[in-house]
Amino acid sequence: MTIKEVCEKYDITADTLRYYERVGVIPEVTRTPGGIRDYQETDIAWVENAICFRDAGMPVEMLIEYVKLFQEGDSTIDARTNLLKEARESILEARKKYDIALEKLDYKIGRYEIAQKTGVLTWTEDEKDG
Amino acid sequence: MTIKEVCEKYDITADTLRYYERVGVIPEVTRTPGGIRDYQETDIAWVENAICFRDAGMPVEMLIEYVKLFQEGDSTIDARTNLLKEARESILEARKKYDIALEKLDYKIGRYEIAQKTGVLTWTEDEKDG
DNA sequence: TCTTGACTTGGAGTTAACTCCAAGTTGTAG
DNA sequence: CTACAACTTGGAGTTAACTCCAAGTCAAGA
Repeated sequence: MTIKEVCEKYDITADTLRYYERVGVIPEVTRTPGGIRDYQETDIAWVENAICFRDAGMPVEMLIEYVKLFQEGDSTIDARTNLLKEARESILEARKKYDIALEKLDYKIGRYEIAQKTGVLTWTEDEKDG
Repeated sequence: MTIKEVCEKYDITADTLRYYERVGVIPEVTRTPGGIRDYQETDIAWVENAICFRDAGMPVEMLIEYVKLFQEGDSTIDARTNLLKEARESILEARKKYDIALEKLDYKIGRYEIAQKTGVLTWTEDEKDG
């Protein structure tokens, strides 16, 4: 699979893919004899994981660390497990914040919709802001 | 409430609070006759909202837009409602991505924990990466 | 009143994560 | 064999969101 095909498949730029490889977010990609990237299934699996974890706000640094440990072999399984658990906690915490924001948003939207219908904005004592 | 007290209450730096005010993420804060910030309940409510929505990944630009609309008065209620709904959609989408990453993480952690117990890492055909 | 520490401003600097560029190479269609 | 698009690299530039700094002002305690 060429870099272009991977770009299109995952809606990501070629620059980002090359950047991920350069800094170690994914291991080095398989090449043709001429030196052009030819993504194999394994390469693609790494790309998919990288995108997935980046989408969840996991820092690039953490992904680099994981790949590094992976390449050091089975002796780093404990370290990798810890890293993943740490990532899990961060993501859970972030998600909790998303839920809180959603609650606040839903409340505000509800109040605005009433205002739109009645033409009057109603406020309680402790919400003098918008 | 002084800027320091607000910092401590919300675990945020004074620089960030001043930055939020400068760029318009929150409206101008109440001052003492000497020009020093003296946060009132309303100011604090804005700070709280800003932190909450930033924590959910809402871009500073969007918060600025909201404050601007708010300050233009009731004629912008529709625009504000739309903005909030847009924010809601983005947050929901981001949250979905967090859930996908969590699933993947849980699966990987589970597999690593088995490896730790048995000393053997088991792989299925389509997961040759770590 | 003096000192000391917290506050003020405008502007410059930093960080993470890309994103773009120039100059050169590869590979395919005619 | 020749175009020509798509690929390669190292390195520089950009963006969002802070973060720091210098030089000056304010205010509470001795």
